[in-house]
Amino acid sequence: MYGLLDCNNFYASCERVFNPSLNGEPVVVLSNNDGCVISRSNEAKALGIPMGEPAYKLKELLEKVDVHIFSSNYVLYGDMSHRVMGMLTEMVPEIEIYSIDEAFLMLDGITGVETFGRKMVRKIYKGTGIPVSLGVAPTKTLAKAANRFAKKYPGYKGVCIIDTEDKREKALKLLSVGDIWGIGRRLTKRLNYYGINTAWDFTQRTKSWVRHNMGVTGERTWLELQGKPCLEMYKSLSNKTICTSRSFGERLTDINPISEAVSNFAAMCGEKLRRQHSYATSMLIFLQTNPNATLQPQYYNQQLVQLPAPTNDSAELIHYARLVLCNIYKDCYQYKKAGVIVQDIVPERPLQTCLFDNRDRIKFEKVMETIDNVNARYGRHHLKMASQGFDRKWKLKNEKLSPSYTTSLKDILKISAK
DNA sequence: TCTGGGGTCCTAGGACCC
DNA sequence: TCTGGGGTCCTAGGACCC
Repeated sequence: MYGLLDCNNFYASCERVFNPSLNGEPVVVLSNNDGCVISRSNEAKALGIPMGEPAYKLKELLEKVDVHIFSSNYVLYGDMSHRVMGMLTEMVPEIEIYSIDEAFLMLDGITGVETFGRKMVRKIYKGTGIPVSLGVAPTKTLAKAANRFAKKYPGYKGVCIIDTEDKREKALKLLSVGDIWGIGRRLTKRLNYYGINTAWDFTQRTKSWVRHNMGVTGERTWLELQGKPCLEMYKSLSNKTICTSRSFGERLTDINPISEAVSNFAAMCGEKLRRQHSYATSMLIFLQTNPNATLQPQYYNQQLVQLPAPTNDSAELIHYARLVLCNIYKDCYQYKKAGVIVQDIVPERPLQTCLFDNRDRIKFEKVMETIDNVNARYGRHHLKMASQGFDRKWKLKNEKLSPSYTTSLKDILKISAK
């Protein structure tokens, strides 16, 4: 049996852990740059605030109701996620971390799954302050569905199990196609056109029809819903690509601040690579105007560079990122966003080097190690490359950032006795 | 009139996920 | 005026090879 454990309203719940006065209140967390809504407490959902709503559209509502708004604090969420995943690892034989707030669990060999699940949900809440829900079923796709029910109906008390044919049929009949894991907006529209509205309707189609209309991925989903596992536990190796990109806080035309931003993105990719002990073989830089500003002249360009040898050296990544940026940059546009993607990622050792490479890689490895050590101790960006700059004209908006309660000594919660 | 068949690799784009 | 960021997988089509 597979389990899917998901943190409820994760970002909003993280904000509550260290600020209990938010309990019972509507809480909303905004995306980077304070752009749109990406997490809502149940109270905020009840007010009808949709997911993805642009922040400026909330203004009117905010004048009437007191909604607590936060900029996203990924340092806090990342640390809280780490705590939850750590507890899970100790409780089950195998876990696959699927996203910042979700993990698949291998539950084979565990007897009394329901009691076990309830205990797990209670334990995580007690240990981290984060409320979670668990879905259990013979396949991952069904476990996802079970998780939805666990969240939706309070009667389940956080744990829903699909372990008989009756329960499977009942669940599929209650699940609309669009809510199936792997069926997005486009496919939903197409399926609805064919009169398929529930997951049950979908499973009643023949395998060949599904294959023909939805390809191999659709076929896998179809089989999974029948209770035949096609998706296994995925051993969390390192990522295949790493991307660092941001929208700028203001429109940028001049190349200098953009170059500064791109240097920072490249350096951040380097940090992420070193943290997972791997090297990238190629790198892609992209630059774009604001696609939502339809009246403005639009421009998008990207370029791929093959690096002379696999690397995770920030200085080297910055060097090539800046070169490429000069190629794709054109003046006369108002830029909104840029990004650096490193790919073809290989493990740190054994390393295939290039015969004609004359960079002193041993030396730069030590430099990076030193920089990482200093920054671990004195804070991110304490020590950096000059090209990363100090202006941060490109920096994002996050006016409502909560403190880094768990990762910064100066932000640690103070409790005073009255 | 009439022009093959089989393969690889790469890239772009689409669709999905959180 | 104002709409995020970071991933995965699959497929079609072009370029190239013999």
